[in-house]
Amino acid sequence: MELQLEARPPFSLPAVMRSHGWVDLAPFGRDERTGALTYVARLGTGRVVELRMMPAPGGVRVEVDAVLGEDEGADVRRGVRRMLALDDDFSAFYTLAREEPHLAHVEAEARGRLLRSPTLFEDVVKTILTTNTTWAGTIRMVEGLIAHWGAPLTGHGDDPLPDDSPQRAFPTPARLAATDVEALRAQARLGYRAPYVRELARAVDGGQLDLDAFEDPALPVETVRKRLLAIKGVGPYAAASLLVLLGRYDFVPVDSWAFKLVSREWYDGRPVGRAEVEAAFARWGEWQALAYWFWKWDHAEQA
DNA sequence: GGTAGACCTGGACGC
DNA sequence: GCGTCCAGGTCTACC
Repeated sequence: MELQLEARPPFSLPAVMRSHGWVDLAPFGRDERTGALTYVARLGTGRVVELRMMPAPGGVRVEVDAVLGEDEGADVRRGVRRMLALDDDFSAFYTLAREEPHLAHVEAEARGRLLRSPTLFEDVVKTILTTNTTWAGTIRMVEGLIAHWGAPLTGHGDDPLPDDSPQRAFPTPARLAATDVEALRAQARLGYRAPYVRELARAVDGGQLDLDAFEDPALPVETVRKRLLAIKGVGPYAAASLLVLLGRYDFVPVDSWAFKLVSREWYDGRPVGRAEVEAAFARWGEWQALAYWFWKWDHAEQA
């Protein structure tokens, strides 16, 4: 089955795939043969299918090896629209970027969209797993979560594939809520992050935390930031990263890499702190996270 | 409000 | 092979 989805122009699927490390985190993947972006999705009906997303005129084409019901098709459309930020409007950012040589490339390359998960729950868990670790560690932890608690791909007869199937969906809040913290530590190697992930899953599954409400564009960005910071394991860096995935670009995600980049770019290699990083991009106002993200660094290779 | 130390893991390094 | 050190954000206790 095939679906066509339109995107607000300019749109480039390869640009979205290159935008963010998320593409390297399961259940995202790349089809080596076609170059398609793949994602193993668990639909509302419980079915688990692989989506294959490819560029198409005006947007994206989504292939699924199954005939989907009406609700399932709507699920897929909703998920893909969020993953690829198909509806987001970057025209105001492009207007400002035209005046800045370090950002002059963004409009022509249709940069701006950052790859997201279909749900904020998945984005929050993955973001917590990026903190205080290496990127290789993040990949390993996410793979561990999916391997142990993700539902396997549904076969063509709608039966789950064998338990050793490598293709699995991201675990649901309910599945992680029912998981033992020690199992999260031992089997997914989450370390001290294990209780944070379990607590988040329990709050979402139990209805105490409504992450869908965070997506409301009418909410002031400071309100959303405070709510994100109230989640255990989410500090200033993680909150700013998650705001970016919510289409809010008012805060730069300041991590150790940002210190190195800003130090080399504007401080001749001298040590800098959070204040210097924030000051470097403050003039970009509501677009500062994007300005930071897509800045063409003069000294990036040495940072 | 600011700061120090603990939290975990895995990679790098020296022996 | 083993032990030590270090990097990576956030939390908690304390001032």
